[in-house]
Amino acid sequence: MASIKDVAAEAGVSVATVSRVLNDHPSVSDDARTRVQAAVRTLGYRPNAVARSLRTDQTRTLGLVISDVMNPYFTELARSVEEAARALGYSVIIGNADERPELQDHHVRTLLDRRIDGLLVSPTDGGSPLMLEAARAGTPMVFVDRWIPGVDVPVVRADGRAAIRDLVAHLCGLGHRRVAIIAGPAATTTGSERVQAFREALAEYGVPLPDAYIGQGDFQAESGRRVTEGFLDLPEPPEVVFAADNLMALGALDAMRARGLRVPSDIALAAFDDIPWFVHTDPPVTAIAQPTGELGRAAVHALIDRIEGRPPQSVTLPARLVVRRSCGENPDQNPDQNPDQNREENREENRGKKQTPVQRSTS
Amino acid sequence: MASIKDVAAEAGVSVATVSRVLNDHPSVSDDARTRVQAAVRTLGYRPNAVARSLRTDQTRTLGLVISDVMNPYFTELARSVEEAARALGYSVIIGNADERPELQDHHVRTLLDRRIDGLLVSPTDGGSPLMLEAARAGTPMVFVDRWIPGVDVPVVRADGRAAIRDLVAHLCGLGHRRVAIIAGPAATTTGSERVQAFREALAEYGVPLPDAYIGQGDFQAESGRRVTEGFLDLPEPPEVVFAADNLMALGALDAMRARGLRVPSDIALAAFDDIPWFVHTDPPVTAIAQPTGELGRAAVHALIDRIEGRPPQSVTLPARLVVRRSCGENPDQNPDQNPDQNREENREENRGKKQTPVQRSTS
DNA sequence: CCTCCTCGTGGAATCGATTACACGACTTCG
DNA sequence: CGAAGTCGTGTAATCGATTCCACGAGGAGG
Repeated sequence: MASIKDVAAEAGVSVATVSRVLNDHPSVSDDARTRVQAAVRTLGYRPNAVARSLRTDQTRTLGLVISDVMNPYFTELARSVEEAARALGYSVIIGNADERPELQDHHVRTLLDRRIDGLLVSPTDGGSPLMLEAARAGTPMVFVDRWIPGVDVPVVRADGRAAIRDLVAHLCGLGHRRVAIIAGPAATTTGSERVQAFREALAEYGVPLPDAYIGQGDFQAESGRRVTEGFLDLPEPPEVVFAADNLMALGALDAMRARGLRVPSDIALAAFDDIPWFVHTDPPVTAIAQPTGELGRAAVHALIDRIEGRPPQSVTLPARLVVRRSCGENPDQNPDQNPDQNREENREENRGKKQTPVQRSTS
Repeated sequence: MASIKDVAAEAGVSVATVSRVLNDHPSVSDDARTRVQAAVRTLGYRPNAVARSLRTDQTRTLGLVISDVMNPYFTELARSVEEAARALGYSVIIGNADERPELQDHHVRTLLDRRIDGLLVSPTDGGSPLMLEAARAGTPMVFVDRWIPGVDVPVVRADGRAAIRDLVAHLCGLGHRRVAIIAGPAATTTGSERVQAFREALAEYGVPLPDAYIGQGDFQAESGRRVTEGFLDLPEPPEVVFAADNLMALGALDAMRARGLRVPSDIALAAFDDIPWFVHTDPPVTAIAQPTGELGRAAVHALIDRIEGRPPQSVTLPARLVVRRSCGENPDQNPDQNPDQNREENREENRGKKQTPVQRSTS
């Protein structure tokens, strides 16, 4: 591969001049500039980013460590992060932790070794020494979605409290009293917060949340299945299961189906995180939608502010309830109009560019 | 950040010795070794991968350029690629082309600038000059899923011919005669091959595939919706729609639902690419499953063989039909047992790490 | 006409590693 | 006892860029 020396030789100038042309430094004669450009073209020269990074001590690269790429929520987050970063001239390297702390550490270490300019993390656990140390050592860092309490790092996330309250109102309005939750790992903020918000909202309606109705999941489908089976084996099974993420909801649905239960008539289901497929599941699943694209963009901006020396800001955006049919039909609703219609449009608009006038069938 | 010089100073040796310890070169005294290790620990030293790459001219990094991360098929592919690469000591940088040739080019260029050791590509189009040039210039490269005819690069992919023939048999067995297909872009191999295989299989059953029943999609949900609406507006709409990927199937389902049609009684649906959600859609969707994990692993191995100087091999693995209910109930089926049950188990087993018999061809 | 800028340019140091080569201290053996 | 290895180590070149500094040519101003 041609190097800057070859270009310099071809153009009959020094490497310094070539470098100046490449970084369009003002003090280069027109003559030299054109000769260099011609040489670049004939040699098909491309600057070596590795060498450049070594010298300038910046890689124009962001690291993104997420808990699980296979989770559509994180996939979308990753996509929006990459998009926003690209618009600002940065690349993104994604590390998939698969909800495993040691894998998360592996990726953080690798990214740090590569001297990425900044790190976006959605921590799998309470924070490994490595990550804490990196934050303290001054690595530009921003938490997305989940965070680690007590660490001085900006956080970009959605607040689900209001939406969870709406969900509880919806459930209670439908007459449900025995509600259960499949929680995420207690070590994650989203894992514990969602349970707490749910419990508080239920308390407002005088509905208890007994320990037997709190199942411990790990944000993966399999745990949703396992926990749901536990619920169904209870002498008095719950009437509603609320899964703290979409994968555990998938697992819950599997478990219910395996028992031959009908949703929502036999048991109701709701999920945190909305995804396109929830429109088409049987039945369509009531879910809490996060403004994923916004979150990704805000996180990138916060991180790049930090990198470029501007004060970064934490951001909290509201999540919202999207009512579908998995918790039962709302009797108050005017039967003339499709109850889901409005909400659905809002949701789609929220999700991105694709406009989708989705209409519910009565199947 | 501490550099190798700092470590050398701390340990009272030269940088050469430190480097030798780091790369565990045999000729270092035990005394020096322990002193260096201690220094590394007290300074929290980590070698700078950028500097190392510049010197050794290898990054131990693979680039993966895929057509659309939001497509669960590619997400899973990306995941398995990263996993396999990590096991062999390589990192992966993912570039998402979003089915846009210019974005694909952007990523290929960026990855090449970073001097990745090899490139895994699922081309969005017929191949940009940039990519062709890179392949010709000797950049280690392997195509996954899709490929570019006439380019001398190993290909790792699934062959859907047999599964498509099984699908056609299934459809004809159910009495369907008017079948339509939502094709992918003709510029992609998967786009054109699937149509051709479908046409050929139908011909064996004496069923024609008129032009009006071939819709042009772009592998995105929106196009599936648009094409399906076109089909439904036909004076004689098809009885079956076969979508060439899972996202277009989602769009098709949207369109059918919007018209108030029942699946499969009013119209049947099948898809290429199986995903976990198809089990839970209404109705569960009959699909052709690719051995995604295997594909990712095989691709990484082929690429690393190429990088490390061993002869790389093209690999073709079989895809398989997973029958669910979206094309209608099979009348031959014994009504006592759930027809979906058995097949479902097969599918799950297929999706996991279990290895499928590999069929190889030399490219 | 001489001095002082400005401008374009090149030489060389530098970033943080790896590694060829040289060298001194020891061991081994004729 | 001297020649020939062997072993551990250090010096310095190198990878491909960026950038400080010096320098010569030419223009402006006194």
